[in-house]
Amino acid sequence: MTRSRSANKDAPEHLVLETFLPYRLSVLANRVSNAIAQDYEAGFGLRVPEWRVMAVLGRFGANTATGLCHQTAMDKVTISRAATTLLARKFITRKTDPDDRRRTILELTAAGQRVHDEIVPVALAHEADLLHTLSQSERAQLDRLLTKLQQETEVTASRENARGAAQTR
Amino acid sequence: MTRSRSANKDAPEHLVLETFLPYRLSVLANRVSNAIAQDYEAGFGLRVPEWRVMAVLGRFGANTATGLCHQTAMDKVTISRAATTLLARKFITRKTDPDDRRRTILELTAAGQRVHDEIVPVALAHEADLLHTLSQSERAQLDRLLTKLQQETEVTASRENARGAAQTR
DNA sequence: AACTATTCGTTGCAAGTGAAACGAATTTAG
DNA sequence: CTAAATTCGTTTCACTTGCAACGAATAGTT
Repeated sequence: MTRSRSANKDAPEHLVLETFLPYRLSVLANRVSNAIAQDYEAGFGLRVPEWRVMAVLGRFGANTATGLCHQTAMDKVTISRAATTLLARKFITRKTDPDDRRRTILELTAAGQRVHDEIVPVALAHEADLLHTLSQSERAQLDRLLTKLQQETEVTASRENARGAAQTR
Repeated sequence: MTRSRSANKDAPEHLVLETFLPYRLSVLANRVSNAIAQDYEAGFGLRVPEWRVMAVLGRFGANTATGLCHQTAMDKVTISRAATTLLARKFITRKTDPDDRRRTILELTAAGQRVHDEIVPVALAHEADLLHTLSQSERAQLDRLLTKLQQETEVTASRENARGAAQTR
């Protein structure tokens, strides 16, 4: 299984796609995301960005668009559009911050809160379903490993931001 | 940490986004994918779908578009476009299968093979970099856990296909 | 106080993605 | 042997996504 190839550096080695981590993560995350998106869409007419906004508002209360950017790891454009949709459906309110009138403060309405409280169990059930074959210690292990991988990508992400923010690309 | 909430089913529990598996997978996979896509793009002018096609052709030799669909987990439209691009850059050839003239057989050219052999180490280095904080046993564990999760999504995926193929949706 | 730089959120625009429709080729049924 | 059904790959179209540009508001500088 652990093919040691390092000896011969001119070997035209090929890459086994289905064991290649970036590929595996991409396929897995896509499948999970599509499956759960279907839950949100079918049950509540919400898409993932909209749901993420509601999840954060439901957890922390009122927040600005920029605050939601950081909490949800989504682009501010995506937040803006999600907020517009949620506003039209009266799941949130959007009012200008009197202290800084560039900011808009988003907050769940009572109806939005009710929907939020309905979705949470659905989302958690979906997650539980995904994890149901894993033992408690395996889940803890998964958590640890994902955290490590996340940290690894954060390092490079911050490097990129340092350059990316300054230059055009 | 493991807050037991199951007792009170009316509690308006909120969902902690950063520990929610679908969210974590999505963010992580996105970051990894973007980072490695930059490698391919910057170094070789290739995008992920194009690279995946080359990886499979480099490993198994000539293949049809449909075959590549299954091997790469990408849509046939994506394969078709990737193939067009690779053809224009003369990294692959595309000829009609004489045995079944609906099929087109794709194959790496000598130039394509050379590029392939150049990219593989870059890709593997990127993966190694991502994994460098993980011990050998942690990598094995990660492999096991991802496999389990993949299997879980395959079950639901096949259910969907069973319905999806028969009906309009 | 006036002028520049920065931040906030929205809008416009270009690129990627997948579903559906399509023509061509093959297989299956009658 | 003809006609319907299926398969293969491409094209078209609708939708999502993120970058860049923008106006409005605030902060910083001289």
